[in-house]
Amino acid sequence: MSDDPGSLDRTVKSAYGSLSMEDRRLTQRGRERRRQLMEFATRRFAERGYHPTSVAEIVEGLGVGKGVFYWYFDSKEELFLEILREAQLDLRRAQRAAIEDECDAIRKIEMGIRSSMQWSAEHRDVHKLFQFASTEERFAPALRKGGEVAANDVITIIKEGIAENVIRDSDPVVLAHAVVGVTTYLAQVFVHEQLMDAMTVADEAVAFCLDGLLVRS
Amino acid sequence: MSDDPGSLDRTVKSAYGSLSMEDRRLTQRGRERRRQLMEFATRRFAERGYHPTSVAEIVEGLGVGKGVFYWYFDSKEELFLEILREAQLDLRRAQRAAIEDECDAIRKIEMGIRSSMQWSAEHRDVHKLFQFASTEERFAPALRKGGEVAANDVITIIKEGIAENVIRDSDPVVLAHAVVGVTTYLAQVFVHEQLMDAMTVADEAVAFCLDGLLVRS
Amino acid sequence: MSDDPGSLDRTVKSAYGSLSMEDRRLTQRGRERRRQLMEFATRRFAERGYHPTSVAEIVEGLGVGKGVFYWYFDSKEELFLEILREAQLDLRRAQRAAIEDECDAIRKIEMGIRSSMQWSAEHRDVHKLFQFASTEERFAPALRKGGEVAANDVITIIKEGIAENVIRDSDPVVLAHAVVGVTTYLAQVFVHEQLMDAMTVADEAVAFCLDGLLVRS
Amino acid sequence: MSDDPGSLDRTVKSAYGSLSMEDRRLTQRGRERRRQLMEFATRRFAERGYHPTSVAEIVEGLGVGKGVFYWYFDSKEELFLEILREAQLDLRRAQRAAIEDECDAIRKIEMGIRSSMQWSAEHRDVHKLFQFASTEERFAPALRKGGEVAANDVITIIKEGIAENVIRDSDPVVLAHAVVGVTTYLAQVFVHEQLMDAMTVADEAVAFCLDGLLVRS
DNA sequence: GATGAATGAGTCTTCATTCAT
DNA sequence: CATGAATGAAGACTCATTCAT
Repeated sequence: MSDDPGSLDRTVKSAYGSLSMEDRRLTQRGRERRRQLMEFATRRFAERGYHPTSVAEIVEGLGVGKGVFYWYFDSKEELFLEILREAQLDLRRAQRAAIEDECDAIRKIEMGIRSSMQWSAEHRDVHKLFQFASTEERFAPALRKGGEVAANDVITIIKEGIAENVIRDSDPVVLAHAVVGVTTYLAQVFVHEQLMDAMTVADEAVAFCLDGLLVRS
Repeated sequence: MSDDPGSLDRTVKSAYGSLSMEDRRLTQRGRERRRQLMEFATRRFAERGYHPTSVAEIVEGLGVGKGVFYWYFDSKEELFLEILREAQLDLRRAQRAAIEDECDAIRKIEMGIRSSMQWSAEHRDVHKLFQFASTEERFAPALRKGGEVAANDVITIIKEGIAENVIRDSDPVVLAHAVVGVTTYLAQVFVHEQLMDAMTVADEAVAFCLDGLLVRS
Repeated sequence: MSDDPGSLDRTVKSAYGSLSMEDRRLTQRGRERRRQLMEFATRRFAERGYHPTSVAEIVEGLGVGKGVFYWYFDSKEELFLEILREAQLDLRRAQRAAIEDECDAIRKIEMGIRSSMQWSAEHRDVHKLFQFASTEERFAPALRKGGEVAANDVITIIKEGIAENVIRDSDPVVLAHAVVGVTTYLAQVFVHEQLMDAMTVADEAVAFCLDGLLVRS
Repeated sequence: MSDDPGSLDRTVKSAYGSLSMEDRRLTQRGRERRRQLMEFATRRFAERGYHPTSVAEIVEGLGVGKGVFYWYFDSKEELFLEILREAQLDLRRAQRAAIEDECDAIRKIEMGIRSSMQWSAEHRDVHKLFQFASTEERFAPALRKGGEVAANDVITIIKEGIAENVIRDSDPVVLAHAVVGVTTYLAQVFVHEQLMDAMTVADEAVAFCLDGLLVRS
């Protein structure tokens, strides 16, 4: 809460019980442990599912005691949300970086698709987590928040394209989601299943989004 | 459970001589009960998730005892698989029916998209179940089987289109999945969230799949 | 909740999850089990303390599975509150019964003290539970409610006595608590530790409350 | 822990050669820390109960690390016993001091009651701890020891009073506990709940113990 | 002396499944 | 067929205590 160094924060704890995660200052070693836990858990959650993966399994996988888990995370649920948040943030960052230098709407969309595909290939596990999260009451909201922000970026670009008369004049919201749908789905089928490399799939996705199925007359 | 290899476990279970599910002949009333259970479970699984929904919750929701559940299904897992199977079968049936009368490849795709969208709107809950199923080891295989069959249908049509030179000459497998991706995703976003009616979204999906984003010159 | 027989109660469950205890209709056998659990738990809680007594210990003591406990009680905490409630109710009932036939204030007090002592002797365990309950945030409120009602009864009698000029004209609230204090404490020391029989201690308590220490001149 | 009889376990614990608590010589600062811990723990134990108060909560409340706690106390249990011992000692000291100058038995009792009440008011928290301690196997013995000594003092005085024929000739042990019961209970109800000041309650307690309820003829 | 990190036995609780009636 | 009751393995989480630095 308070970023004011030297504050009385620690002595004026009103609530009972132990420090919640936000307050905890971690050492270098601590941050590494936390990262290890998140990465290992991400892998396991993706491989076996969130529920079938027990906390015991996670700590055993790292060869540490059960308490370690709860030193770094308030609960299994909180860990999952943390993974979700971080992944969304990272994806967003990658996309923005890919787009910022382009000024042409079409080019922006192309680069957006390509960077998504690239990111997907580098974070195979995460896709499954997103997918799962959307199926459970507790996690879906955390997803929506991030999802909407991402969609809005695309919508803006599509609107630019329509204004410049390079994109068909159709509902930009639907078009945006169509683009996201193609990208996500192809990434899932081809990249995650490792049937094609990300670049090739990206080429196809771009072509499909721009031209559709029909041959250009 | 049974360590006795080759035992008659499933067919001769107890003094009742209870039969395995497949063999069981249900009365009219029995079939209704079974249906009720499946429908209620589908709803709950979709709303709250598979794991958070307990068998107790399902039987209480119907105001019956636990025994009823295990009379009709071998396990919670089996119930879920049953729902999955039935839904895939039904979707497939709907799509085939929509396509069979068309002879033009483009029309077939169009009608496939429209019927998918329609079916999605009428089975909102099921989509969540598919999504969840794909994230868990135990259920993913059941999905893949059905999924591949469905994709193959589309692939065949696309190949026809390419042969007839009305569809771009690109990898038909990728094109097929792109179409499925758009349809699925738009259904999920707009139809399930009830933001648009199925017909309108179908129109957009068809347009996007055929023409892409760009204005036709 | 609804005492209306034939209501739709069971089919209109809005909340998820299983039935809470209040709704559950128990069979004869069920009620016996519940009673067994409460009695055994009372004994153990009194002997070893609430916290040191685990749910596992309770069910093992009865030779039943862990699930049984949670079939009859929502939680260990709820069980304890239930014991508290029931004991308070029972004590109250005993006292009222002892008093109702007397019309003289002094006699009422005497009989109240005697019945308390008697009840204490018959429910040795419960006193420890009351004592413990008063030391913990979660349980103290449940105690206060019952405690105040009991005190009020005594206060009323004392007021009568003062009005009739047989009791010293002093703050009736304090006098009432003094009487309760003597009774409770003597019961605890002599009756619970089994140093004297309840009747003898009751005689002494009555004498002390009426006459105090000093010799009557 | 150590099955080695007669081992040097307690005095030669580790490479540090750490000493058992009793042997430890504390610096001035050390004694203050120890006192802080005891006072803070007393408050928390009284507010929330012994078990619900964790060691973590105590050290966090003081803004220090866990190691500090175990530097000053062997265990949480030992801390609690220490608090108990100290409080009993202090109470006893106060009572003896109040009584020593009086030579009249009745006056001694009066002053004993008054000093008890006074001490109770100044140590509100401690009463809850005594109460809790008596409900748990591990702590009850520590209480009894002190309790008996205190009761014996009163018994002696009562016997004097009886010999001098100013106190009713009844079982002095019971009379003594009756006096203690009134005092303790009134302190608990009125002083700890802060409904009256200690002096007023003491007046009432003295009157009740000497004269009882009845009007003196 | 002090700290953050780690330990792991032990606790409460859930829930799929089975069974006697 | 149906129910209430029972089972018990498994899971999330707590917390007194210890240890390396």
